[in-house]
Amino acid sequence: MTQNSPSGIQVIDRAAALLDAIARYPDPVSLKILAAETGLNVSTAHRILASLIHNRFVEKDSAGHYRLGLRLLQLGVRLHGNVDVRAIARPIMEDLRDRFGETVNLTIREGDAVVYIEKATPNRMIHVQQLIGSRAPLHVTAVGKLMLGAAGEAAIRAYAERTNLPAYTRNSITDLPRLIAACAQSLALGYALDDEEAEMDVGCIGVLVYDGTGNVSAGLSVSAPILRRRAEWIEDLMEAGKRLSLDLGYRPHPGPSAT
Amino acid sequence: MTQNSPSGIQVIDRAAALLDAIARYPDPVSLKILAAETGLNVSTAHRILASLIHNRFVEKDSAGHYRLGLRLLQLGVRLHGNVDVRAIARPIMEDLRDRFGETVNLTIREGDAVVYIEKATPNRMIHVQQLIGSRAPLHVTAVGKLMLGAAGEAAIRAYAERTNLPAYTRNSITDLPRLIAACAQSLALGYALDDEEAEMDVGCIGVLVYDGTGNVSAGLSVSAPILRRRAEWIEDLMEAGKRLSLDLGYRPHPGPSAT
DNA sequence: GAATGATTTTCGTATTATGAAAACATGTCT
DNA sequence: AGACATGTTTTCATAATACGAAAATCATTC
Repeated sequence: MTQNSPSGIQVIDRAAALLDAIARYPDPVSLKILAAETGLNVSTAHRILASLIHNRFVEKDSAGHYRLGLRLLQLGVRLHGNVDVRAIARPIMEDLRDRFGETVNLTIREGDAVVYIEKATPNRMIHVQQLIGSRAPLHVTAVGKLMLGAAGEAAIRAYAERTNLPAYTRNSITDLPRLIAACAQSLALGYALDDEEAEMDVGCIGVLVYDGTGNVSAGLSVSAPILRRRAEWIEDLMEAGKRLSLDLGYRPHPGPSAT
Repeated sequence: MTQNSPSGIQVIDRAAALLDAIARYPDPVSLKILAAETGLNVSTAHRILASLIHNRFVEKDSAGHYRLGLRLLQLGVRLHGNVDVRAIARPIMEDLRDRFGETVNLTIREGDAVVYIEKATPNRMIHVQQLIGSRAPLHVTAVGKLMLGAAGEAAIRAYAERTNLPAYTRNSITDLPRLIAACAQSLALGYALDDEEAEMDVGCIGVLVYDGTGNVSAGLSVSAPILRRRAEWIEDLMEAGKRLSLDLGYRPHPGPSAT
């Protein structure tokens, strides 16, 4: 069913579909299944997979089943721009995680969603798990609302238009005026809450991270079971956000030049 | 000059070459450069890049320059098999890092090299940096020598045949009998040293990690400036290696069945 | 040991990617 | 400003390329 719109080059679309299909399974997958899953002819799938193997995007185990290859890891960790943020954020995130004993996430905006690009999880039995690379709509996350707020009212309207503000829980904001107000208020306060808006039982606190050019470059957030979340964290989190922004070259006041 | 041998599908080879080219640059790159770098016609490069963008393997920034896309991260972190090891190893590695105050690496074997798949770096100004996804030949690394030892003498001979045991520093072992002896001894001791064999000034201690089926699944190592390396770490490291193996389902004695 | 089911290879064909060149941006210099 | 230079994007006729049906090979089951 993964019928993506064509992009100009058939093989690349097909190769991408195959990679996705492989990624969907927790264990190595057979050619048969992959061909069925992607709707490709087996011989075509086989040929493309052979090429992907040659390029180390895919590996074949001893049983002849396919799994993702190390090249993806190699390339994945080199994401430009983000690689810096991730590396710099890591220690700060670990510090927060130890302080709160909860999951700390780093996210960036991509289109109408936030994408999780790094996380620090505590050593507790129960904690919020966010898969790196997974996505969530802007209007149901703390960081997302801040990003919307920073983008301005017109952008929020456009976003609402495009997405129709679907509800994820009964707490999700699905009403444009309320969303605009919430985003503006969050931005003004410097932090945002997510009160079980994306998932029941989970609450977040988020802040924005700015880069050297003064643009929003990422979001930093804590996710915890709602009953364990503490308002005291807000201060620490805002502090960490500022710290991280400074580390990325952000200058608080648009200082009057000098080289 | 990155002239890879053809794999059966031209476009995929070319797309891979483009991704590599992008990854080589720390900042977003222009089409011109990418075309030159890969030897592709600009219009071809442009078309392939457009397709890669459509599939989110590549992004274009506001200046029209290309950088790697988030899909790579998404897929990269889902590497099957390794994902478990990485996740389980993370806390153990962080513990070791805090204990030693040095970089701790997790590696797996791929062909004739070890690949770094996870690391924990200390908060010190000077520490050993290993890029995730980067590679090093087996015979100049601690973990690599253990893996060779575990593979047996015949495999070491074959490895030597294939690679010719190139020297990386004046301490590298480039002589087959010595390598065989070193590997066997390391395996017997349960740990291996790398005394500035891969890079001057850097010393490592490595141990192996076994999975549930009793196979070598990864290697765990500390890398430090040679002057700071301590023999006392060996014990802790071996301990951690055993712990991690157990966590992965390894059973010390090949217990006599029972389901 | 035949039969079933999956993987791999082959090969003629038409679809698909190709790249030269032309249009379009963008920035630079006088 | 205007015109040049440089880089990007689109077009389009062409042939090289990827395609997939079917045959051959391999593995597994009954």
